[in-house]
Amino acid sequence: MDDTPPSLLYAVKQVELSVRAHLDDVLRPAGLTTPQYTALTVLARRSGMSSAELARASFVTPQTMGDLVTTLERRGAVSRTPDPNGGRRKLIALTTQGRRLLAGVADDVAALERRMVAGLDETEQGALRHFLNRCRAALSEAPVRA
Amino acid sequence: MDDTPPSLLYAVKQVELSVRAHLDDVLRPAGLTTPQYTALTVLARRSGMSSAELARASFVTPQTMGDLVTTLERRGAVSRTPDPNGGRRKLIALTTQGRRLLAGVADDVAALERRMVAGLDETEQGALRHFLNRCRAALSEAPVRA
DNA sequence: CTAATATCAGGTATACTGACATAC
DNA sequence: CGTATGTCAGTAGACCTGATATTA
Repeated sequence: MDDTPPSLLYAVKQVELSVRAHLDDVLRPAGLTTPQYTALTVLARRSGMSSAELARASFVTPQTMGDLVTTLERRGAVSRTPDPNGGRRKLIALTTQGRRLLAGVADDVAALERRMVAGLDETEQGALRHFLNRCRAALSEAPVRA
Repeated sequence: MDDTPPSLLYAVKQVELSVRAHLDDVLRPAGLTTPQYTALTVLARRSGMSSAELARASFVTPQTMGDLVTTLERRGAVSRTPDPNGGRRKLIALTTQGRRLLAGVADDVAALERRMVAGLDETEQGALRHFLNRCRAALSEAPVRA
């Protein structure tokens, strides 16, 4: 009944679906969606990215990211300032309010991660992280999106 | 530059974002979205599920799944038939056309998976699958979505 | 009455294509 | 000129809450 080849793609997708649902629940009270949260965490690491860079990092079109950033800007979580080096680029940065938003959900997100890996010891967690990083690298190498 | 605690949640999300983008590219020419494809693969394993069951398996509301099934039905990929045991349930099944759709993308999806795990040997692939399954199980156990 | 299911109405955020202006 | 960026317009699909009907 279940002799379908147990696809790794499917396993990743199932974990992701579950993570996504839980993350949505954690983020909703804070008024954040998962893509918005993702963009904020990326900005927390590297402030001053352009919308186009952010779009490439998130595998979406510049238009989609533009809309998302506009939403976050209206909410006061990020600011857009013209690139001091000139050009059309606008550099996006977390505001104090944005940092507060991230801090407000940090505990719940950490708890979610702890629950996800509850069944794995430290060595296994390290291995999982390693495997996932290699998968991500492999997918970046030979782009389908030619 | 990158001293943020390397979150496993983040690692899963990054792989998923990349998988999703590649999968969208593979599926788009066939006129399928990723959620639609997922539903079809679930039905390929277990035909005759109700929309509500499908929704639970995919972590979405019955309404959302209902819309998705309606779209697939209009496209001729699935059929809805009243439960022969009576009741309001409608059993959803893949049609020949639906099976053809799945078969049409199977090669490309398999190629995508091969590329994703290209950097892992068989033992590592097995471990990754094992870890992912345990993560999924752990997330199902203690529902946030009380 | 209750619980599960299906469905209608509506709303928002995601994401796309296409087009266009701006700046190097 | 050509390329990257930002943005406007329109569309489709994914997702939600709330309300309603049906049926065991």
